Amino acid sequence: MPQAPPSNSRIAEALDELGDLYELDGAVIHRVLAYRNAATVVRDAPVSVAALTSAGRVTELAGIGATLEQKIRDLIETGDIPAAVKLRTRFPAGLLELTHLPGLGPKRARRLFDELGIDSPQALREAAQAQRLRSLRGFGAKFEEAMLEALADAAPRPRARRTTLDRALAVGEQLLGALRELDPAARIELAGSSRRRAESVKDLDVVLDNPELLDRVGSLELIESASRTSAGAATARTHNGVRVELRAVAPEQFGNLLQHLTGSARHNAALRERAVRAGLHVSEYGVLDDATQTTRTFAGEEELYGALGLRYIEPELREDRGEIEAAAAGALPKLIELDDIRGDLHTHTTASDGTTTIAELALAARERGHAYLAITDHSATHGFGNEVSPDQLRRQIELIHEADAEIDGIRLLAGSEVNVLPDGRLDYDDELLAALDWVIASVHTAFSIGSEAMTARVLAAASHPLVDALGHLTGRMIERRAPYAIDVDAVIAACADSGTLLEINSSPRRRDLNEVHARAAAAAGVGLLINSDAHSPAGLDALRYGVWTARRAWLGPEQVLNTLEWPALERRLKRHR
DNA sequence: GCCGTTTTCGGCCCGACTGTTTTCAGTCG
Repeated sequence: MPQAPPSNSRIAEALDELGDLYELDGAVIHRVLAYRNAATVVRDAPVSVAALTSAGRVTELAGIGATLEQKIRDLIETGDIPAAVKLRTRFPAGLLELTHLPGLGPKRARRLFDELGIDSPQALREAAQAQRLRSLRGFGAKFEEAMLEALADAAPRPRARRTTLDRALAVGEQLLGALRELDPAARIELAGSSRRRAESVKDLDVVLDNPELLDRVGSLELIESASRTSAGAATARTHNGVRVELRAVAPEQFGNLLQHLTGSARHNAALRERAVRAGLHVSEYGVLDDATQTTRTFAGEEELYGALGLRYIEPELREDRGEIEAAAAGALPKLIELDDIRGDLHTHTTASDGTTTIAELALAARERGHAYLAITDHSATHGFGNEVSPDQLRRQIELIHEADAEIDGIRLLAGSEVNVLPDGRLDYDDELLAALDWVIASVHTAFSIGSEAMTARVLAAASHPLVDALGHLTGRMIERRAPYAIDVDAVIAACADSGTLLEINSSPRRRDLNEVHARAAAAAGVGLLINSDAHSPAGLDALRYGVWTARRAWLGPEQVLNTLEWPALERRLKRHR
């Protein structure tokens, strides 16, 4: 029986596992890294890798050659990779798990397995408690302690939870403001994943050019504790538990350190590999030239990238997804900016679960420069007790039109965020939907119906002539809830076909579509939207998170349709075509 | 295992830290 083709994330998982197995088997590290690299490339691919493989084109992806093509083909056709099946008989799953403990890598895990028979976290705990690890050459009491600590940490929560970007930035922007008050002349920048505007961050990285500030961080109101870790570094913790790493550097070297700490690790590795081919060695301290044996430093990142023969690369693009090649060819995209957005097409009022009235929200949107605003309260079966019945919606449409007539300077659109029922039907009948200016359809209930049913459900909504767009397609909540099972590729294809738009929901908890799906949708020719999903006036400001997701998806303003004025956008809707 | 302004072999980013070591391997970011 033909199986559904494996998703990109499933293929990536299999390649990661095989890399781990080869590593335990003692393969040369570069072979292992090739598998890990391939896993990331597959995970980030903007198209279905299974489909690409079937079409014989998978080796077009950088890092996938003939061998990996065959392994992916095996996975698609048989559901597994023969090499992995074989290695699994030699290395138990518990051993693989051990290599993921902090402080324990494949080399030492393998020795524990070979010499002490340790093949699971439980066996490691018992051996550490019995102080049997120190009998091995190169292992000592400190290592036993470290392992017990790592095991204790790992047990209650499988992995340390990361902080969503909004929570990290709330602290980061406040911290930068406080530091700038201490020294208005200093250069102070965020680096790391928060500067790349990633979905979540582990900690905050701050780069500054005044080392004296490192000693004064502890005196700031939002800091719980701080300590100097070296001449040029300090670490701190905020009262709400965000870790901050601060680094100070001379102004003439600021660009080097900022670039280094902004990352990502993959971007930096790819950048350095490319530089080596030109006889240049890049580190956080400078660029060493083989030919002259001199190290050049740079005050700014622009000059640093320039010295490597590259255009400046925006932080959001620095994920090794082709940006270095594009920068070398002068082919980087012009990315969308917050100011490009002309209107917001997904918001809530007190008619459903919002906290604000139509008029308040309209004025707040006008203040933010929006030319139009769709009020899209939840429909009749939202299921949380704050839904809008058909009669209430008829009244709501009148209220929105009245407010539109009263308030100048912004166009108010009568809309709805219509629930997609488990069988694909919508909450309101077509006559009522046709009375609305704007309809966005979303799934809010029955997440666990399985990929096939969920895909059919959403495809039914996408094909409805009165559904203008689909909201938060995968239902994921960052760091809290995995996306429900759904064939995103199939939905993208259907939207490209029907002219249904796809939303990038800007709520910092959602950012759904994510950047990989958004890039795939744009590549398929689907029109995208960036909406706030605001439930209050302040919620309108969430748009920047959606814009950052769009930038990480390489999108320009022309691919995001709410950069258009409403009349131009309205003409693009499928119901008017 | 991949890849080529080193094209079919011989390389493959850079540095800090840790614990156990007398010079370094392993791990991490």
